[in-house]
Amino acid sequence: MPRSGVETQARPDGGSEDLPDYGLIESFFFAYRDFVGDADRILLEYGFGRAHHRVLHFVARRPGMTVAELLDVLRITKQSLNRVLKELVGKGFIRQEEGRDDRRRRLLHPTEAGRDLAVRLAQLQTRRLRAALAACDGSAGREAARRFLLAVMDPRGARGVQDGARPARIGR
Amino acid sequence: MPRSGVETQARPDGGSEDLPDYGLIESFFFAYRDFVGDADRILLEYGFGRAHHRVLHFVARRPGMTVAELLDVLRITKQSLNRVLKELVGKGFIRQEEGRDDRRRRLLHPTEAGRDLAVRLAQLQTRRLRAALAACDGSAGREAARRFLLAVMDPRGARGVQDGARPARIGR
DNA sequence: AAGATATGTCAACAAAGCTGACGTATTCGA
DNA sequence: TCGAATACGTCAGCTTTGTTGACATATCTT
Repeated sequence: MPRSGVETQARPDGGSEDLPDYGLIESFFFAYRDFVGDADRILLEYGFGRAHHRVLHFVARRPGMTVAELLDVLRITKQSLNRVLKELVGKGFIRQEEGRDDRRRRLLHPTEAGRDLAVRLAQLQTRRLRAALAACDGSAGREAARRFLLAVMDPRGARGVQDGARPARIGR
Repeated sequence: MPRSGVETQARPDGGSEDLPDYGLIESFFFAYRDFVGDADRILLEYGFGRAHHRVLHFVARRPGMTVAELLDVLRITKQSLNRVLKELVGKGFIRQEEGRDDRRRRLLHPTEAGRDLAVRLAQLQTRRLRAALAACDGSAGREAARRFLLAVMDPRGARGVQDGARPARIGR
């Protein structure tokens, strides 16, 4: 089978439906790697990793989130979460508030420093993504790119993003 | 762009340029997670992880690749690569051929089983991506989505994908 | 023959995921 | 009111996949 390109193109007989689209797959892989790479460099300065970033991001995005909600969004175990959460609290980027109606809950909030870092990271990533959107053809193209990303996700998660990264079971 | 967080919306004074686009960031995160999740389930059956997938993918995509070229594409250390490469060779998914003009080189090729698995995984991911492209508005929208992904990547990597996932220093 | 290059390997470590078990505080429900 | 369920935290140990640093071997280049 001829490699390097031939099988990613439509054949004359029209049977290209189940031929893998290697270009698209690899674009997604490399794009995501560079996308997270931006933040990685900043996080190094703080002694944090990607796991810290994800936790900080969602807490900053939706202050007052509980631990259970965060676990739902991240889909990791509480042990994994606790390791990084403890560090974020210890270094003063997140604070835990006792739930008012249910005192078992810990409402997670970013501190000032936490919000600053989260915003800084989000701006960095936004800059790259917006620059990429500019490569799309007009506002229709930009909207297409946004719809594409939403459509790649499983439907359950897609609802969450549109509703502000809220876990499905909470967002109803 | 009705997001759901005050800080993601354009302000009346028009200063929305450096406000983070949380929706876009999270779409990318969740989309990538679900995208790789498809393959993870299959890989489990073989006792392989994501690292094996990446190696197998690029070897299947460009048979005859050398170890150095693979390292260039993946951007990991030879020790990390060797661990998974050894397993892929041991289980009969990749074979190593001695370079003809330079016998120090190991030309990596997928075996029949390797090619089958690589294609199966690529088809699974292609199915999801193509379904997502269908959510874009027409062929112009689909092209916009493709351009978006290429534009998110660092330019160096983008050249590689267009040239068949070839590392920059080889593809010239 | 000397030095550079391509690859492989040993050892040790780190990040971030996992399972299983167990403890404590709090709330809920019969 | 009391026992079960829930929310959270923690201890211990394991896995995958990345990292450094050191060193060995074969081969090519000069």
